[in-house]
Amino acid sequence: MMMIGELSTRTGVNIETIRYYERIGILPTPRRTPGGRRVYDDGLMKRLNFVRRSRELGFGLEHIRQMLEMVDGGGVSCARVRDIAAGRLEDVRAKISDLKQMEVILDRTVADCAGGESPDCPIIETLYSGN
Amino acid sequence: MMMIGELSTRTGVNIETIRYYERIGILPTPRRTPGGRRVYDDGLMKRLNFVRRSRELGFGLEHIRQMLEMVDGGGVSCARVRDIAAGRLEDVRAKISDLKQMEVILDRTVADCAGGESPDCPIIETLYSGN
DNA sequence: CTACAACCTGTAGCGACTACAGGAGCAAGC
DNA sequence: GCTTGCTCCTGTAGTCGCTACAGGTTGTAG
Repeated sequence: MMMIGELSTRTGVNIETIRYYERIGILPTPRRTPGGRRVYDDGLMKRLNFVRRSRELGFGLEHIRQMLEMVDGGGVSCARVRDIAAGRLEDVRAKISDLKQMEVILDRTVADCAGGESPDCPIIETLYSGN
Repeated sequence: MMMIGELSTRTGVNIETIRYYERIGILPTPRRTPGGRRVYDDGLMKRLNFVRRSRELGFGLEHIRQMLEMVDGGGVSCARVRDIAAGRLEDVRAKISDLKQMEVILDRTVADCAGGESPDCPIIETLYSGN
């Protein structure tokens, strides 16, 4: 049993973000003290950790919502979950390949530059007149 | 001399985005036809291509704005431009390394999953109970 | 009894667009 | 001259995943 501040420090999720998750239905509405403060238990903390870890892996909240619905409904379709994760894996691989291309270009571009105060900057040149 | 639609197809930048760039001062306010339509020339198209290429490399609009200001002011400081690009290169490398870690975890997670209809999904298990 | 931290609600802002509503300009065909 | 249909116009609101604030309430310690 804890309040939102403790939940926040124990999960590393911002207080505002926890309330945001509640508002958009990722987290259930928790019980309240007579004074109106949110009270959380371990189950909810686990759920929030699930959300945090999924977010760290780059899952969008919609995908997280879908996975949580399966958990809540009891009918976890392993195949469906794997599809979501596999899709995310593809995204990550595509992103890595994109970024590697960027890295090459940026590296070359930066290397071209002597770094002086010359009015002919090869970086600007490349980006401006290139293609 | 062209109108916004042609500029859009020739640069691959969405019409709405072009108007957005104008609104936030990345592109200058263009001349208009008597009917009020925007008219663009080659210079502006080059500028927009610069913006597009920079965006593709992941530069934020603020950095692009700074580089354009140097171009406009005539006082292009090559060193400053290189700093911006080098910073971006660092970002890209950090992002690649993050994504590679994600890739490993996702790959392992997906591999663990048999893909059946089992109620014990190892992916959920990992994300939910892990750590 | 007062100070203060931690909480509450509700709303607005971020970046970089994107999508619409509701209207106007303009060329071609009838 | 009129209609059709395309492109364009302005202005506003929505997207994602938060984050930041204003202005108020609750709870506890000195």
